[in-house]
Amino acid sequence: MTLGLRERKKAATRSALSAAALALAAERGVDAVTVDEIAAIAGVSSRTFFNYFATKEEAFVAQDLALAQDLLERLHAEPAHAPLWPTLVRLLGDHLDAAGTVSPAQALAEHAVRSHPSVLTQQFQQYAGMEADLVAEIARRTGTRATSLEPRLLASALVAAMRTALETWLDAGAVGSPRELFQTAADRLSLAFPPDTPDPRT
Amino acid sequence: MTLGLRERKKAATRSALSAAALALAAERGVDAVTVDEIAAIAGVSSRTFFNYFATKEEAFVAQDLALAQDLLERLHAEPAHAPLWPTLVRLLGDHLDAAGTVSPAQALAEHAVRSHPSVLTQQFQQYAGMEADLVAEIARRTGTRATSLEPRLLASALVAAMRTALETWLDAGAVGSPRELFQTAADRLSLAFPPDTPDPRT
DNA sequence: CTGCAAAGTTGCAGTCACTGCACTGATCGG
DNA sequence: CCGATCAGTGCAGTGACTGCAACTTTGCAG
Repeated sequence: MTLGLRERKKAATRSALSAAALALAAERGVDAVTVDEIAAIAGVSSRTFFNYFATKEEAFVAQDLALAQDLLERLHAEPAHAPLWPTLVRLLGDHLDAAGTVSPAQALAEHAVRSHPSVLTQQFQQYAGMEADLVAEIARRTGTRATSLEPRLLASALVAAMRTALETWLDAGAVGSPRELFQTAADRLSLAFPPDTPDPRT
Repeated sequence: MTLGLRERKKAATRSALSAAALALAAERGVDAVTVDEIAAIAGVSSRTFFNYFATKEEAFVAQDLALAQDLLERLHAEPAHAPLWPTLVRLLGDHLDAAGTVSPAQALAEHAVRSHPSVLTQQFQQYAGMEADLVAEIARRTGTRATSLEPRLLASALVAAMRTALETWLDAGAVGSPRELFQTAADRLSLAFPPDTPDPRT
């Protein structure tokens, strides 16, 4: 469980960099922030910054990436024959709950950062990666091909629902829980993806 | 109908730039292409390139943007009380047909360019813009708010279906028509968005 | 046709993101 | 405690992108 000093230092540096990036951007706007400044606050050289992140934008969304990876891991840990749709809805709901735990003010500030075009594209790339992993996992569980329409449609519709719920929640001022909105959206989509889809033998 | 010389020249330059960008990228890969080269082929200075496109990537997807805007215009031109779901499915299907008219080889080459991370993000940004416009139009037609869940879910699900159909088609070698795949996906989603949703009085 | 205003093009200088390389110093395993 | 490994860094270089100040072309009267 306890990692070596090296690993812990790396994790700390990475965290310091992304935290500094997010704080600076929330304070004075995304494009008024240079890599040099971020690195200076985190106490490393700007060259080191690029040992951790391929682009400046990556640092802004690093935390979300960690959350998404966590989500995928939890899906992977679910029993192999768990009913697919309810399981996915539950896990994505948990994922949104995590987003809803920060204060509304902070959520909105971070959302402002993420609304910036250059960061937005990074965000979308992340959603795309998450969706690809989802597709692979869904295909594995349903015994379909990852290149076929079925698992892809399911994954993209679910991710779309989650993204929509999150945005709607943020636009409404980040009050209450985004999970309710997602639940509503998921219920609607469940008409197209009945719960018994994955395992029809009853 | 006939624009002035100035406008025509601008359109020609823009078209030449995006064509040169796409050709170069398809030939030797995205990041082996510099703005200087693109501009040189199009016969303008590199400074001029940035008078037309904000980023290098924008030039790669300029044509798709034009197609998307065309789509939105056609939606806007539809009768105000046309049944929403079938209309949207038809228009998006037409949109995909346009993508399917080029040769498979060219479609795949262009897809390779668009699969590149930096271009991909640009692509996603475009989908996002298209989705936002879709939401506005759907909200207008259904009398709902653009910030509410309903029109957003509908739009994001539809765009997801289109994107999924396009990707599945490309992965399968760009044979046949992407429209069929989209039709299948749309039929599935129609279970969640019944045709009478927008205009229930029958 | 001519001259003037508007708009498009360009070179230049400068900033900043990002990369490969060579080197230093800290951590790790034995 | 020693040698192998690996993170951190400075440096030099490329290329994207911008503001500015000419300069050229087009549009439009007069």
